[in-house]
This record gives sequence, C-alpha cells and structure tokens, in this order.
Amino acid sequence: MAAAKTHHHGNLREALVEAGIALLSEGGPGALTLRKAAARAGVSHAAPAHHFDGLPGLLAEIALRGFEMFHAHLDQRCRAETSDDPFAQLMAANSAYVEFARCHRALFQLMFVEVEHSTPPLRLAAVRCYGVLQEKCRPLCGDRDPAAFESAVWALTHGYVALGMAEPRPNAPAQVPSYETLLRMLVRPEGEPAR
Amino acid sequence: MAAAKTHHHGNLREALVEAGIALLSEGGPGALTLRKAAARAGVSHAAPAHHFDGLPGLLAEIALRGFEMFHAHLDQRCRAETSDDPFAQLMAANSAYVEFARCHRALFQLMFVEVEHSTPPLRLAAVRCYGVLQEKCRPLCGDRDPAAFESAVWALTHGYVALGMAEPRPNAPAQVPSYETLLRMLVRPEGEPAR
DNA sequence: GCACCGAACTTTACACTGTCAATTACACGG
DNA sequence: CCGTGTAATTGACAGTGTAAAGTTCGGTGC
Repeated sequence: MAAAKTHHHGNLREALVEAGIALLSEGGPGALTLRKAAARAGVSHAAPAHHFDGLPGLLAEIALRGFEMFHAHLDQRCRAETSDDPFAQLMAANSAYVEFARCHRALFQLMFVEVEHSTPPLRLAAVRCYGVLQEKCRPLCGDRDPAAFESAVWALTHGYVALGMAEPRPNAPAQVPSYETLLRMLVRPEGEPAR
Repeated sequence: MAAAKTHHHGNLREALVEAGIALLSEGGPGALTLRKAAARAGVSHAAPAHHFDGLPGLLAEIALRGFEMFHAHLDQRCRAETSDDPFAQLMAANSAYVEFARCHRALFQLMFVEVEHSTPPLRLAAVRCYGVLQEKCRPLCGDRDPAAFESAVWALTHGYVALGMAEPRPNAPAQVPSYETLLRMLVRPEGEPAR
C-alpha cells in the first residue's frame, strides 16, 4: 500500500515477483517475461534491472517464492492430517506434493528445471521442503538406510508428478495408477496396514 | 551427400533436426534456435517454416528423434547385459535410462518438458521406450499389479534423474545414494538376491 | 522444345524479447 | 537550498519467431 504518486514504486521487487507468478499461472511458462512483469507492476520495461540480475535473477527469485509456497502447502496439509498413522502422515505430505504440482504447473516446472542461478536462500528453501518429506519418512523407514529410503520416496513422488506433466505421455492416460498405489509399493515391507 | 549445388538442400528436414540436436548438446537448451539451426544447415532463417510448424514443430521433431535415440540406447544396453538374472536385466535398462539423461541433458529435458505438440509418432516412440522397461519389470513384478509396479519403477527412475538434474538440488550432493540402492528398495520384496 | 506450375528457398518486414547506456525525477543529508 | 545517489525512464541494439512477398528451380503437359 502507500507509495504515493511518486515514480518510486515502494517495493517493486515484491511486486515483480508476484506479477511474474501471476503471469506464470495465467499463461504458462513462456508467458513470463521481464517486460510483461514490469508492465503488470506498473513500471517501465527496464526497471527490473535495478532489483534483479536480469531475467535469470527474476526467475531465481520466483523459484524461491515458489519453494516457500510449496513448503507452506506441504506443512499445512500435514497439520490438517488428523490421523497419527505414519503412512497417513506420509501420504498427506506426498499428496500435497502432487497437488501443488498440479495446481501450479508452470511455477513447479520453473522451480525444478528452468532456474539457473541457485542462490543460497533458494537452496535453503528447497532443503526445507525436502525436510518435510524426510520427517514423514523416518517412521516408515524400518531397517533400511534412512537417506536411501527418503531419496526413493522423493524420487518416486517427483517422477510421478513429472511424468504426469510430460506431454508425450509415455503410459496411456487411462492406465496410470493412483499415486497412493505406487507409494504403498515402496513402503509396504514394513508398515503392513494392508487394509 | 549428393544434393548438387542447387539451392534446394536435398533433405533439409533431416539436416535441421540434426543441427538442432547438435546445438542442444553444445549450448544447452536456449542455444537451440530456429535461426541458428537454419544457419547451421546452410539455409536462410525462414526455410524451416516449409518443413515444420514453426519452432514448436521443430521441437516436436527433435523430441521424436530423441526418443528414437533413447530407445536405441536402452535396447543396446539391455542386449549387452549377459546375465539373465531378472534384476540385472532391469538394472541394465534403468541404468541406461540414467546414463542417457546424463549424457544428453538438454535433449532429455526437451523430450520430457519443453515439447508441446505431441504428434502421434512422438507418442508412439515414447511408448516404445516405456515398453522396454515394462518388459524388464514383468519378471520382478511378483504378486503386484503389473501396471502399478511398472509405473512405480518408471517414476522412481525418472524422478531420480529429474532431481539429479534440478538446479537447486534439494538433497545435498554428497548424500545422494546410488540409483541401484533405490531400485533395490522397490524390487526387494520378491527377488531377494540380497547379495 | 517450351511454357507453366508448384515446391523449396530467400528476402524483407514486423512485433517482441533481454540488456545496455544515457537521462530524468525524487528523497534525503549537508 | 543545494548536491548526491538511488530508483526509475527513455532510447537504442542485437536477436528471436513468424508472416508475406519475391525468386529459383525441377518437373509435367503439350
């Protein structure tokens, strides 16, 4: 708010990031442009240069924001899971993962493939997200190496999402099983809730 | 060869695809440009329009070629695996998967995220690649639903690769376990080669 | 042999992108 | 009230994809 009628924007950095995310969610990747973001924030096309290191800088900043949103989403869905069954807890986190990717396609893709700057805060935000899944994996790990088990769950989840978004869908659309089925396959040996 | 000195290229379509792949492997994504590909093929910048539906068309064609290379690579590595142990067979296919992605980063990314046209032959080529893994999964499926097991293996593998290429590496570089460890975790319940 | 036709390619032009340099408007400290 | 520096503007440039018009050539009908 505030920011009077001066040609100073107030806090442009923030506005540009939000404009970028909006563009991304409205028009997919490729709709995100320095100039369009600047226009949407109400400034001239060269203004962003004073706040980011060019387009890659803006992308990195948007990715950072994306990981923060991602973490918030994971966290919220985990808290919302009332059951204290370890599998239900893990499932809450991971279905939140899938849900976020579906709900923020372009942003998700940007976060995981299109960023090339990778500042320390960005890495940190990503690690925090990993931490959520890590925590939920622990109780189901059993006698396996925790790091390996976490990585497997993480890879399974991310791969499920990535393949689900890929355009030349390798497996026919109808026969793609639910995510839960896949996760159970990885966890089963220990938990045995079976049903 | 041949193609005389006429201003006709002979078969430009092919040359453009190969030029595109070369650009991709030399300068990563973003180095691939209609104009650069045209220049490398020795034609003017507007020539590609007569062979592809613009840039998306070229991308789709390159992706198709990518999947064909992918399939050839998977197939070759499978044949090269002398052991008839089912796990060794599956491992051969999947390590070929990982290897291909590492060896053709930009092309791999293009194949799985940057293509938006998705012609029928492209889908078919992708399905053929899926078929290789599918076949190797069957013997290790056990009492599980085959489709679910295949999908899990596929997702695990693809996720492992995708996360390995992602820039803001979510898990610290040192602690990332070998792919084989992850795959064993998914397969174990049946095979029990254990070591 | 020759005119013609259509496909392959070139030339030209345009809108749009990221980035840079020069310039202006403004808040603030002396 | 005047500098000074930050935030923004304007203008320019090279490069991008794409569309339209022009050119060159291989082949076909006569």
